[in-house]
Amino acid sequence: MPELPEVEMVRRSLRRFRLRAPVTRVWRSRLALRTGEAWSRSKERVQRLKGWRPGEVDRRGKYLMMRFHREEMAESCLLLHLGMSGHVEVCHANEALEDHTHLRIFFDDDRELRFVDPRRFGGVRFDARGRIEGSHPISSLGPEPLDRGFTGLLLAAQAKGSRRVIRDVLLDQRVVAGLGNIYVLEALYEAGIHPATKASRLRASAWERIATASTGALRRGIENKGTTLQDYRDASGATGTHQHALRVYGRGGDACDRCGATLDAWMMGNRTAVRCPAEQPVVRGRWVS
DNA sequence: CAAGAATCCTGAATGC
DNA sequence: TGCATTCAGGATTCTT
Repeated sequence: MPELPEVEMVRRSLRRFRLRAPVTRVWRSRLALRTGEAWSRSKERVQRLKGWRPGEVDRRGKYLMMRFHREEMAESCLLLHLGMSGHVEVCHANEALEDHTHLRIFFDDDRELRFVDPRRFGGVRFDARGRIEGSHPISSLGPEPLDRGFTGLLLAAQAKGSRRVIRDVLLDQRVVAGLGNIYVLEALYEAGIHPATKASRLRASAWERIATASTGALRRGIENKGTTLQDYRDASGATGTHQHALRVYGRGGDACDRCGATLDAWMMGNRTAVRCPAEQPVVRGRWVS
C-alpha cells in the first residue's frame, strides 16, 4: 500500500525521467476513480493538460503533485493519489497496455505516462490554475513528518483534545501527513506504545518517542526503496525491499525480533493491528511516559 | 463537531 | 479443480 515512502520513491523515479516535452494527447478510462468533492469533474478537466510541459514533481503526504508549465501562464498541477493499488509508469507509447490503466498522458517525444490502478481507490485531478496547496485535500493535510520541526510537541498539539486511540490519530492525515497502517504499526512498535493507547493518556516523553519513531520508520522505508507487498512499484517498475525489514506489520504469530514474545494481531476497527505484548503492554487508566 | 461505521474496488488467499 | 468467501485498506461519506 503506497504510504509516504512509496510515494516518495515514485516522485524520485519520475524526476529521473526528466519529462519536458509538451502533452499531445490525454486518454482517460471510462471507469471512475476516487470520487468526492476533491476529484469531481476530473475526467473532463484532465483533458486540458494538452499543450502543457511537465516540470518538477513534488510530494505532500501521500499525494504526488506534477507541475506543468506553459508560456505566459501560471503553473498548473496534476494531482495524483495512488490509493491502495495504484502506480504510475513512464514508457514508450507503443508499450503493451496493462489491465486497469486509467490515464495515459502522451508527450511530444513519443513517451507516455500511465496511471494504473486495479482497485481504483486512487485519484487523479488536473488544475490549470495553480494554488493546489491552498485547496482541499492538500490544504487539509497535517505537517510533513520528514520536515525539520516535526517534533513530539507538534504532534501532540495536532492531536490535542482527541479522544481517539494513538493508532487512529496517526492514521489521520489532518494530524500528520503520509502515515498508513504499515508505518504506524512499525512506529508504535519502535516507540514501545500499544496501538490502542488513548492519545489523551500520552505524556510529552511518549509523544516525543512516537514522533521520532515515525520519522525513523519512514526514513528506513525510503532507504529500502519502499514496501512492496503486492502492487507497489516506482515509475520505472522497480520494487522495494522494505517488506523484509518490517518488525510487526503482517507478522502476527511470529516471534518478536527483540524479545522473542509472540506478536499479537487483532482487528482494531476495520484494520489489522499488530504489537509485541512484552514491549507494547496494555495500559489502562494510566499515563504513558 | 467528533468518532466510528460503512463504502468504494479487485486480486490473492483461504475454505470446503 | 472449482466455486464461494474472506481479507487487504485510504479517504470520504454517512450515522450517531
